[in-house]
Amino acid sequence: MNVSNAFPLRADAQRNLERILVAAREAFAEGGLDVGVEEIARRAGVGKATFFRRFPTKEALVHAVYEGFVVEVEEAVDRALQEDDEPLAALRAFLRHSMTTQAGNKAFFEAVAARFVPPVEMTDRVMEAVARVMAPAEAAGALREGVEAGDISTATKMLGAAIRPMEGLLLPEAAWDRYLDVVICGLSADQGPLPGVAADPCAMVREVSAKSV
Amino acid sequence: MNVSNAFPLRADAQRNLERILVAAREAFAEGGLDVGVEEIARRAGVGKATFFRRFPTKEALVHAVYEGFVVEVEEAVDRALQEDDEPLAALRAFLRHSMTTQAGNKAFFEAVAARFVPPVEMTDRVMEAVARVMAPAEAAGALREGVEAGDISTATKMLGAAIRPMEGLLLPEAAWDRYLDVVICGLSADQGPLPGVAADPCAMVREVSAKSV
DNA sequence: GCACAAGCGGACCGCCCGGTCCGTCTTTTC
DNA sequence: GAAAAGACGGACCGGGCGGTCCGCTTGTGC
Repeated sequence: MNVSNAFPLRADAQRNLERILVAAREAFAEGGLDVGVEEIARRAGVGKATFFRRFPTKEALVHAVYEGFVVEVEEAVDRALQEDDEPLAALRAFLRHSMTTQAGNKAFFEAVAARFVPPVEMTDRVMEAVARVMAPAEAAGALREGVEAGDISTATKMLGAAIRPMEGLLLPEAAWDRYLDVVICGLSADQGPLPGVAADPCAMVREVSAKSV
Repeated sequence: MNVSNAFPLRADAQRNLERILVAAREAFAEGGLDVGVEEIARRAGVGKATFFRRFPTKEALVHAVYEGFVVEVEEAVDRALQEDDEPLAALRAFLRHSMTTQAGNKAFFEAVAARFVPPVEMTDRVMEAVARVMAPAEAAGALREGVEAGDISTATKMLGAAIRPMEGLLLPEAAWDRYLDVVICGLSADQGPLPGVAADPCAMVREVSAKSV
């Protein structure tokens, strides 16, 4: 996790910044988005003030961590696209990856779920990645008519909800494929066209961002 | 919303108790589970101390409100079971109802989702109701082999996640049927047997309750 | 109608957490 | 190697929230 700024930091400051990001990711992974700043600083072996010198606010840190998630999503898509034994393979692999990440990283789960509004460019990047990963299935006609990128994004949220049934609990891995299968079946071509309209996460994020200004 | 206790309250106290429950439900519905106690008392036209005289802790209030939800789930099941034009009708109607409630009631959404561990008897009652509502479909062989009550409960959570894509946002109703359809299709018989093992919410709740003692 | 238990509410407490201040220490640069 | 710019961290602040206290009010039973 290396970070480059326009104005170069002093060597020790740069080192501390990186340690803070690593510590934050770990702490968030275990305790979710509302782990305290003090706890994160402590884990990084750093004072709270040092934290706030690097990040104007806790929210800024959350955004930085979230950006890391976005990069991972993009990488997961690249990896998933190498699977091609059957039309839905890449999509399935991607959704499976998303479940694993949500299972092992409470912060990612909460970000994907309902407790965080990501910045617009991040949503755009995610949607673009999702569009890429569903493309093979779409081209092969393996998806229901009308399935859009937003629906796949929604599917990741649904699967996250499925494996975290309640506070402090995680479904055993043996059960995951069950719900993955339900969703994949529900999205595949033999079900006929999808009814209703698709969710458009990008538009929604834009709307919320506009409202909060 | 009427409440009976073993030791009868004075008339004014009883009235205030009921006003608190109504206010709490409203406040929770709008603002979710972490609306402050003070706000709830204010809405009920009551002092904070009066609140704590009735409920030992905020958590007790949440439980009381949650119990109301359970009753509504049971009623929804009764209503859904009257639909019978096709084997899946009752199940579909129930899931649709659950979406509506989660959409209009942030507290219910958060309770169904990941922020609250309900008491054991409540989970039992919900699972029993869910088992009833899936029975017609099961009897007609309309469900995939291996679908259990826990899976239907999980389905409600998934649908909740689908319609609340992120903090402060709600999918327009026109989009709901889309995801309801995905889940129903994924659960219906023509997909072959369900892989993996079912989630067992009751066992999980018991486990968590035991751990927290 | 009176006495008293029961109920009431606003002020208060303690805790937690995000964010700031300031005296001290480290890196850099010449 | 010295001075200055930059970084450091512990102490501190303020606000919010769950929960309690206590002096006053009100419903109730005789």
